[in-house]
Amino acid sequence: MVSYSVKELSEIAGVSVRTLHLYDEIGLLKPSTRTEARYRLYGENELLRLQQILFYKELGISLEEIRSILDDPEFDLLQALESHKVALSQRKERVNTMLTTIDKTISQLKEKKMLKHEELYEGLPKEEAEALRKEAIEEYGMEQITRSENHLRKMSKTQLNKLKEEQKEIANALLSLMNSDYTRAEVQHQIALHYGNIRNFWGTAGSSDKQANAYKCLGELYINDARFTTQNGHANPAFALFLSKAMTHFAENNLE
Amino acid sequence: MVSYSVKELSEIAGVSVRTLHLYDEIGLLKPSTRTEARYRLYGENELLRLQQILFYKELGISLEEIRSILDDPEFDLLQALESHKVALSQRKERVNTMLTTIDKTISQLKEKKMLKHEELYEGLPKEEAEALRKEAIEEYGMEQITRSENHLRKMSKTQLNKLKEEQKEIANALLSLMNSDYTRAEVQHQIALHYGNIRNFWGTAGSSDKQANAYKCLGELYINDARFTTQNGHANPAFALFLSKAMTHFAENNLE
DNA sequence: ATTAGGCTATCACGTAAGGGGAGAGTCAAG
DNA sequence: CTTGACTCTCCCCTTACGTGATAGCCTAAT
Repeated sequence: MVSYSVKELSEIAGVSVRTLHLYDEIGLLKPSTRTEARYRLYGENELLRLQQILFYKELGISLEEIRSILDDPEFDLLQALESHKVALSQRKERVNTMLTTIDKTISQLKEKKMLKHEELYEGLPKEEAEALRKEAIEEYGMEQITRSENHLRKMSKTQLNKLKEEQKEIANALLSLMNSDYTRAEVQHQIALHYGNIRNFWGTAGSSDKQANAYKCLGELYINDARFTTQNGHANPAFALFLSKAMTHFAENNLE
Repeated sequence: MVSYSVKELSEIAGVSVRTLHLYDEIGLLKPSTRTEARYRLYGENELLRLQQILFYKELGISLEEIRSILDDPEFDLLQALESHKVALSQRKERVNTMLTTIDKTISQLKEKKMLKHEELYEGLPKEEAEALRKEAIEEYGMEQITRSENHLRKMSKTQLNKLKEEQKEIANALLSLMNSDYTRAEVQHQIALHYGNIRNFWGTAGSSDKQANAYKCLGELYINDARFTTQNGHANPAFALFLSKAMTHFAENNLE
């Protein structure tokens, strides 16, 4: 009769000794015998059972459930696997939405940084502007830069300034409405103007569905962006929150 | 100045009171003031900060890291998000392999059960066989049944019996080799015969790559299947383990 | 016989993000 | 003045182990 000590078994199966101790403790894998000094001894059966345990663990099944699978003869393995599969699918969905959200956040962040670079270009001597541009290209990749630059180039300077002015006016109007309900018609009217402005800047690409979503994202972004959480130099997070809510409401009721 | 109690804030943000207690305790979100009786009071700033916390938590970022993001002005948000994205991609991979493994396991299980149904058909009066067949179709879906049935039909009864006989002989040969190294030429020769037999049963569909993989899976399956862990009525898990190892070794060295 | 080194045993604390509950204090309404 | 809702601080529980601490066991070399 061959038998393995804890260390031997742990090395064969590629798990830690602590793991075997734990499995013994919770009754998932008990040694076949103990020596006089209470040393654990495992036989072939235990090695095989451990293989099974590790197989189910690979599937992300909890130790508790593995024990049911292995010990309860009434246990419906097929159904357990099916329901575990459902749980896994949900986890997959979770991870996927997390990934798309993080992607959106990253590209928004990059665009913000790019806009700062763009602003730096203005009024600089040509060589310096070129140097900055190269730096930006290294950081974000070529396509993003050219896409954004083309867009900005299409707008004349005066157009751009007019846009900025309008944004400021809208922001002031909204600021004075800040303590009212964000679903109020006047608030939503200003938001509509704001949205129109943004669209002028974004261009008209993308389905209305995508635009609505982008606008909501922008609202969330405002919460995270210090430029919108301060007003006239002092912090005003409530305004950013108000703005974000109003924008989301607008997008959900007028754009989808 | 508006202010919220723990309960109010928890209901607005959709988190538990305990969560707010925890965030206070770890310094992630502290109340702006306390009443004389040490009741927590939160202001607009704290509400906004909570929104931010929940946003990052949605991305699966740890509370510790969120605190760095929000409090450390030196923190490189963009880089943190990028590296978190890498971690998320790995998790996605993990979940995906888990899903494919569980799918394979489920279909193997179904096939095993189907084979039992097939065996039940033999020698039964026609009506009963039909009833069982209907039951099986409900359980596994139409395509699987017909695919398997067509396959079985292609083989004559005598062919099938010959196959079974051969399998038994091979198993006996392997049983006597069980205490030698599973990489030994004689063992691997028997395994090659076994594989040939299996292929006769499976048909020749699928790339060699896929077949190699399927064969390895079958080896793993042997570990989990009581029919292979018993020999002549008494348990023999060591044989299943030996067989599985030998099959994997064969697949890896001769089929890939 | 002793001792050094390696193996083992049990106990117990720590992890992440809270859940749940105990016991005690606080507040507004009837 | 009491009731009920709310709040406070402790404290233990969860998963699947990692990481010690302390003590006992076993064997080969001195």
